Amino acid sequence: MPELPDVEGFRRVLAAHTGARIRRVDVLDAQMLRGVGARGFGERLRGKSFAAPRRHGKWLVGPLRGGGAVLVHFGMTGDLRWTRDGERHPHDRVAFVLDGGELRYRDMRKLQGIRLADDDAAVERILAEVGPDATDVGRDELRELLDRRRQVKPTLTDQAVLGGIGNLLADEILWRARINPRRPGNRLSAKDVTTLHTRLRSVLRQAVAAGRVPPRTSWLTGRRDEPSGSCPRCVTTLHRGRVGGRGTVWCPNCQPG
DNA sequence: CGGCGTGTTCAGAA
DNA sequence: CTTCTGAACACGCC
Repeated sequence: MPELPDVEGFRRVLAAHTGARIRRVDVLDAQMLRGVGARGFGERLRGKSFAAPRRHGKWLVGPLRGGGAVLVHFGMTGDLRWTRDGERHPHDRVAFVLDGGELRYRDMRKLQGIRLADDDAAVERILAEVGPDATDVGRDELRELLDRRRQVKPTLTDQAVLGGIGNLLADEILWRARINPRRPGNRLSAKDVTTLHTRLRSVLRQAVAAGRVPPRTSWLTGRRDEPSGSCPRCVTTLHRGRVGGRGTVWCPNCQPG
């Protein structure tokens, strides 16, 4: 689930509960806390409240009133939900018990986790490893980021280069821009980069509004699970292969090599 | 049993 | 130095 739009959705969930007192934190799986123990984490948060959250790339930052912040990464299967009651799910790993209900961090695969930053400088140190957020990047900046021999898709999904784009979004954006995912970035024309930038912004804008990658059949992503899916634009059978080590879908007609 | 996956990191090879 | 590949992490579903 979690790419930039999904994390933006989680940010809104957290934003709806800023200011609520944190009664306690139930750490159901201490393995999900990175670089901090369950006891220290709970003591640091108890009695505090979250201030307005922000997002950078796939990181969700929940600042604590009075200093410090909780940084959440959702890996491939993470989720953050608000609930007032109901039994916890087996994959709920951490529950922030607030006045009035709780925020549950759920994650099946446990590939990433939650970090605790003691101050703003610590937050910046973590975020500094991520490139500019994909929603902020300008066309000229994008051209510079792509100006290397590396294939365009792995560059787009490299978080150190650009923050927020994952495997599905990259395929969607490249399909809309009619660019083959294997083309080296430095062989894209100026026009290609302009189109790529336009499509990138449009896909992100729509997905962020939905809080997810919309499962629509007019999107390439909507055809992904069909065994022999066809291009929503030209009805050619989609190609599937590996690019940058990741499963990749593209239209051989719209996105010629 | 083998393979795959909306993520990231690391070692080692080319 | 840049780029790429495979393995690892962990869990559920074919």
